[in-house]
Amino acid sequence: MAGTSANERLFDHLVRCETRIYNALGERLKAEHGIVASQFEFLRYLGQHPQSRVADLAVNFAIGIGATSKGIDRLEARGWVRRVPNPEDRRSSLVELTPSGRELAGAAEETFRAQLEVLIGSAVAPDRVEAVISVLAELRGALEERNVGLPAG
Amino acid sequence: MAGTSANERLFDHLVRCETRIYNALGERLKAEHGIVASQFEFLRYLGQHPQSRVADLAVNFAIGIGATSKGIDRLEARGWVRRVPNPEDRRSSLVELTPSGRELAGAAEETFRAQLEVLIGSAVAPDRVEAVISVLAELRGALEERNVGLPAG
DNA sequence: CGGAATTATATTCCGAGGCATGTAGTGCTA
DNA sequence: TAGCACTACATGCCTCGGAATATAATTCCG
Repeated sequence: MAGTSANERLFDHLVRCETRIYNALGERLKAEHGIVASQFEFLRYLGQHPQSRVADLAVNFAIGIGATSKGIDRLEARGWVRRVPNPEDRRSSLVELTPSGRELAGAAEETFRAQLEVLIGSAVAPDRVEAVISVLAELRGALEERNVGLPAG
Repeated sequence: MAGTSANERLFDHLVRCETRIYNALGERLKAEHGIVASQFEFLRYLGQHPQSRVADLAVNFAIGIGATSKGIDRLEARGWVRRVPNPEDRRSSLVELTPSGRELAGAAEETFRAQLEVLIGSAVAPDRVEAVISVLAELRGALEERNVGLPAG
């Protein structure tokens, strides 16, 4: 397109790459572990950040509190996470992986890495991957610092 | 994280940047034009690609045919697009902007550009934006060429 | 200490997309 | 050219996330 600015082209590529990668990842995770991509992301986050509150997950993923609460409900119903009372604030719970949740998270992580290698590693040279990481990390930091794009509820 | 590979870090930043930017853009478009981000994307695509079929939109956005069809229904109900019979294949229609759709697309495009400038332009230097565009364009090309991440329906 | 304001989360209702299915139109082939 | 496989799209049902609301707990002030 003639009048297409750099920002616009970045946006297009960003959204289209994200969509296709997220879809492809979801396919695999669904087929091999029976979970969707967003569930894997929850499990992975909880593996890396034990004792998170619902609000912590919501901010990290930039989704609403309600959606987060329901997402945890679904994982809890399947026995992969559990809410333990937060001793410091009885309004909230701390969410943690159960043993079976931890096991699932580990197995899914392998699928995740392998699939990413196929999707990204086989298409883009390592130094170019690093270049993108550097810029997107900067962009992400700016967005997070300014609380950009956090849903209302 | 210790064992976090480059691909994983790229994935994280990619998804988080996309989510927040898409959310923030949607807020603005909703407030100023009464449309959600995905509707803007449809309108914009149709402005740039007149006479598209439903399937063309579906592939471009990597969403299902059904979702695309329903999305066009909604735009058509609001009078912004119309389906015209495809003379070359009576199973399909060609979707095009109406005059009011074209007007809306233009106005929303301005909001879009201004918001992107705030979100991206004010946070990342132009040469770094270009660097990301270059790599993501390559990645996107590889994904599209291999038909990665296209939903079933 | 007793309420008002605030916070953290759960719940409800609605819009949007995925998948499965239905249907009309095409095209290949015997 | 009849028939069958295939394609493009529309539609129905289900799940998921957003926004608004409800509820319980905490904090702030007087």
